[in-house]
Amino acid sequence: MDDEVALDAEPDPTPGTVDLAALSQMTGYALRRAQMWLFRDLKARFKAHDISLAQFSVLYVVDINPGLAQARVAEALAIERARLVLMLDRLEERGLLVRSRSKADRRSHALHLTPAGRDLLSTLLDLQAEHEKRITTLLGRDGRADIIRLLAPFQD
Amino acid sequence: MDDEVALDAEPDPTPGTVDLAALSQMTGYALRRAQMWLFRDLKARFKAHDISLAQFSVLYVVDINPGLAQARVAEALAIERARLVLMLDRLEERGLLVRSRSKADRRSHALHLTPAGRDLLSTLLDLQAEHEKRITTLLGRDGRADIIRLLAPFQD
DNA sequence: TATTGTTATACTCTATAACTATA
DNA sequence: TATAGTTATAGAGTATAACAATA
Repeated sequence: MDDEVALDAEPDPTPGTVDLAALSQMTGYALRRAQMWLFRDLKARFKAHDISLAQFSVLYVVDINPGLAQARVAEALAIERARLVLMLDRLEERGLLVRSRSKADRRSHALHLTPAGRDLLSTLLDLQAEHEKRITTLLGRDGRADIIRLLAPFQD
Repeated sequence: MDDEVALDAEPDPTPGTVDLAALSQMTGYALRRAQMWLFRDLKARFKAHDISLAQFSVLYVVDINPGLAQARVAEALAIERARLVLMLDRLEERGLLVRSRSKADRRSHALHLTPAGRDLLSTLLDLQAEHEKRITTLLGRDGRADIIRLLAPFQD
């Protein structure tokens, strides 16, 4: 629009590198960047199986807690239960998981993995182990354990 | 793994608590939950000012690097440049930031905070400091420093 | 009345692709 | 040709609200 340079003079239009200054020292920002790194790595490993990290966590928790109701999965993983409905539709369409009416409480659906779901989960857990190994290589065994321990107060 | 396919028979419909087992020991999951905790805390502090964490990081980086081009901001903060356009529209509408044509390269826009933008950023930085203090209270000064140090290899 | 699963809406964010104006 | 800003679209994800069936 207007070519006029507002405010004050332009001392340094575009430096070679961007100064992030204190931003890198803010815990939340460091956490976000680290999470982006880890998620990118693990997502790439899961890509051939067309499984998101959220889907992986659902398959895992249902496998460990067979017969679990949707609302329990949602609250355990901090996924909105309305969102979970769509996720389960997808997993059920793919034949990885089944919903069945609970006899104890006819409002709720009991969730179970199918044999195909268990097979896929087993593969995903192998890929997750390789991913974790890469993290351990970068941090050392103690460093990785330290992170888990330090983040414990924030696990809700 | 032995599994009598328990699709019809219901061995344990809904236990009292959901077992997350190894999920809590996966680095990425621990990171995600911790980030949710921190973001929830900081977002609540920013809520009265109607500023998202992404907007905060843009205001901060432009303040430190006046005259920065959009593409530089986008790559420094790992925000898609298409997404940044909408974010800057919003910040400009609110009078917190201005785009002006760069004379060096007429394709790019030089970004500057307005006085109102600098005022707001100053307030946000105070809130961020209180947030960081809460983290330090929970982790100890060393614990907080340890996290930043341990996550350094993943800051891209 | 409260909860479970569901549908719906709005907004944010990620990931692309394509277009324009400059370089 | 390549880059900067922009527009557009599709798909996740977040945040709510409301509704029917059931408790």
